[in-house]
Amino acid sequence: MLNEGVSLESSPGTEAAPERRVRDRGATERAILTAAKGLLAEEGFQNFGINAVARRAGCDKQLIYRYYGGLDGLVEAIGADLGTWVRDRIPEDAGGMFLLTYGDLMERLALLLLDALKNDPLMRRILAWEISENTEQVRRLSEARSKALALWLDRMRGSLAPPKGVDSAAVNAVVIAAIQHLVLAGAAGGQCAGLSLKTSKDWEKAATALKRLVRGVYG
Amino acid sequence: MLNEGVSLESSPGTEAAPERRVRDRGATERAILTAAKGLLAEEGFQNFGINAVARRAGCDKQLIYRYYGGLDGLVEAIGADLGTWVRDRIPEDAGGMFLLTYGDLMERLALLLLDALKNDPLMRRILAWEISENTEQVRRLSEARSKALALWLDRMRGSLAPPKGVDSAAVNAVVIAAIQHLVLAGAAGGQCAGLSLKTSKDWEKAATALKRLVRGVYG
DNA sequence: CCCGCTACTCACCGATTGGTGACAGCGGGG
DNA sequence: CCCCGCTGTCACCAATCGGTGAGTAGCGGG
Repeated sequence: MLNEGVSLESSPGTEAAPERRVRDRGATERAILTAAKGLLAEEGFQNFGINAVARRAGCDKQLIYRYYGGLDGLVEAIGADLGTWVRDRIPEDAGGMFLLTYGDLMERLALLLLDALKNDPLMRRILAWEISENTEQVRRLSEARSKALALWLDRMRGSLAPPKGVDSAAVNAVVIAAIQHLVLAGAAGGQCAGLSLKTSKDWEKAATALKRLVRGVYG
Repeated sequence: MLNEGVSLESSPGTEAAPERRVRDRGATERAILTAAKGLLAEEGFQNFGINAVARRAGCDKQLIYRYYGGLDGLVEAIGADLGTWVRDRIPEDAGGMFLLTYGDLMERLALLLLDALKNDPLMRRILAWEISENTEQVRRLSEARSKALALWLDRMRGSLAPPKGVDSAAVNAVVIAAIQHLVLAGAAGGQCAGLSLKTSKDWEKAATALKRLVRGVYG
């Protein structure tokens, strides 16, 4: 069924040349990494394997072994690539933050994180992967992800100190847990605990509830 | 390597008889269902398949097709079996609830749910499955699970009305999302958003934060 | 006692998986 | 010039997957 990609064009010079692969290792490596990220983002970790990545990248799986040392190395490369996540999502309006209270800040961060995750299928898949498996593979990826998240939160927070008397680390973790689960459940099944998560109106309700919870603690 | 289970004991009467299978359809069906639940709870949905279940149940996979109509039917049977979840976890001390405020109640429910999920690997795996896949299979299972959860919450709530002015459905969904994600992340990686979730002390911190959030909204 | 129904097992199928060794083709340095 | 190394392709491996058809073994009713 897919023999057209292997034919050695017996009638050369025509317009529909089979796109002879140029010998460019860098480009191939990039193609593999892009294919891997796209595959993971679109299909999830379930069918994420050497064969599938090679098929999507349009090259032989042998090259994945050669260039990345197998799936593990490729996953690690994805993790390393996650470092750009922080850079890409800093709104740069940190100047308007200096008069916020900690409650204002956390509310803002919660909503920003909610939106960021809603629009980032790759991050969602990695998040789901973390929760479903505990192999060395996913553990390293998870570390890269959480490091990126922590860095992002840190950059966004600036120098604002949390209020005393509350375990803000724990509270924030719980809030982040809620956000992550809402996004995952919404993307997967369109609802969570009876709350529909499909339309933007649904998400507004969830966001409002989230704000209420944050405000209830931080004022 | 596992030929000892098929040998037709040439020296009968000895104590180590190879456990000749009795012809009992009901018992076999039960064995299959138990094997399926145990396998899902212990190994997760990743390696959950016909062959694995049959291997664990100690019977031929053909019987799974015959008795349950394949994996789908078996999964559905697991879902049906989830109805007992509610019955098994109602503490029956509902009598002491009549003087609680809605905030007291939700705090209590949150902590109970947290504990219940922490000690129920099967429910956790199903939860993770829901989030990672969206096939018909998992959708039905998910429905059974959420129905059981909703019923449980309903039974526990009793006739206490939520306060006006807040979208309690949305708030509760967010709280439940947080609980579920905390438990999943804790079971999988031992932490969530930088908060360690290993020792009981860790979990106390998370529970306290959870209480704070609920109290902040419901007073 | 035997026969038939039913519970059960085995052998096989094609497809796909992760993984490896051998080979082809181009290009640059001796 | 030729040869070596690098890039890319192909063929093959054992293992496992879900799925099916045919056959065996035991129990109960005639």
